Amino acid sequence: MLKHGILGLLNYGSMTGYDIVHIFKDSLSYFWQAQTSQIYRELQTIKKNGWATDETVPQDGKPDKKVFTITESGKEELKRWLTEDGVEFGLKSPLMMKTFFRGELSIDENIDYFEKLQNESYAFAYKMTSAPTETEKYATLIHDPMKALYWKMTMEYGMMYSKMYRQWIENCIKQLEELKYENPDN
Amino acid sequence: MLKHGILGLLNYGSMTGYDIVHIFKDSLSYFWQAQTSQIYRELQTIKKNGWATDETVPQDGKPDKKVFTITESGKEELKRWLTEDGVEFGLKSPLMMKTFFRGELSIDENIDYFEKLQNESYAFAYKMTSAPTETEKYATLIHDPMKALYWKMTMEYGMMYSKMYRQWIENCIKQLEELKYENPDN
DNA sequence: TGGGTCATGTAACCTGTTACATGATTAG
DNA sequence: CTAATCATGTAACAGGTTACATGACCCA
Repeated sequence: MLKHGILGLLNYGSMTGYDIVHIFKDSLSYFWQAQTSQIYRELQTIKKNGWATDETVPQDGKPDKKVFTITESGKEELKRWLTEDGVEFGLKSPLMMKTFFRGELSIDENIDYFEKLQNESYAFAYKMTSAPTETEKYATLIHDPMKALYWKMTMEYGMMYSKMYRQWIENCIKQLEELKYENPDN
Repeated sequence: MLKHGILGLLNYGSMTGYDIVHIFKDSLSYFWQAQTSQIYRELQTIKKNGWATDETVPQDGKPDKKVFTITESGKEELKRWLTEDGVEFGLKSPLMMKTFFRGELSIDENIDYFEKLQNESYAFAYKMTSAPTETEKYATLIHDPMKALYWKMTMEYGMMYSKMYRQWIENCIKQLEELKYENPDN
């Protein structure tokens, strides 16, 4: 999956691992986190698969850089991935995993927990509001307005998600507070 | 994470790997998929860490079974995990990854894609509606109403999520259809 | 002189996926 | 007779995380 995300970025234009790390952080990281080391490793695999070539470019005052360029076979692979079926609805939510077993703890501990989540979600929502600026930042990279539309869609998803998430938390806190009122000795 | 999910189930009562596989499918699988082979492997690790002990119980007419029982140290580990901080808001959505790069394909191909997602989401929503029955099925296991509350919360999350998801898809289709109307030659 | 940016990774480990393997009993 | 249920896994591989490593230049 990450391999294909990187391939998709390379398809916008040739770039270095370092560039990818940064663009990733400004765009894909809203729904996919990847470590720098992993990106560099995947680039090796992409090269090995013949999906991109690399060229070392010397610079002055800065370290050499390795510019990756997508190949025809890489473009085909990108298209294959986009059109393959078996759409993945499956998710892994560490958050729900923890919530599921929270009955082991007291009501008060859980109210605290949900309030902490709430604060985190505000931080995320704030980060999200700055995201449209990012699209402008990469306007030279993504000149095609059609491509920017899908970027926008993923951002809309992020915003809808964070709104729903905050509603869910509020609802959980409400339920816990009612329970506490009915049953103050817990 | 999976290790702790299994540990949480063992905390409800002693059970076999086979039992865990089934309970998992009826509950945690809504937000965490795990392979049978992985569950058996994690059980070995749990045992190695001293979080559970196992006992082989012969049966007649059926193969022997290996019953796992959580230890004190396992209970402590469960609590440690529940109370550790660094709440994980981070997600990995293969779906968004693909959506992000969909600009490579035509509008019609993308409308088809979103319609396919819509159908899948109906299937998920339907599966969700049958979930409350599952809670009753495991009523003997989770006798504490407080524990059932958190199960319910994760299900509410699932339902809220699937609703939000369908709204997002509808919105995407709407945008694509408008674009198609304005620009019929694409 | 200390921190940030530029630029590259390696090594070890942990987690998740896919494919395969076995074999008895029971219900239709 | 055939498929499902009960019950256990192993082996190989793919993907993700954590910790560590290097080094020059620039700005305050």
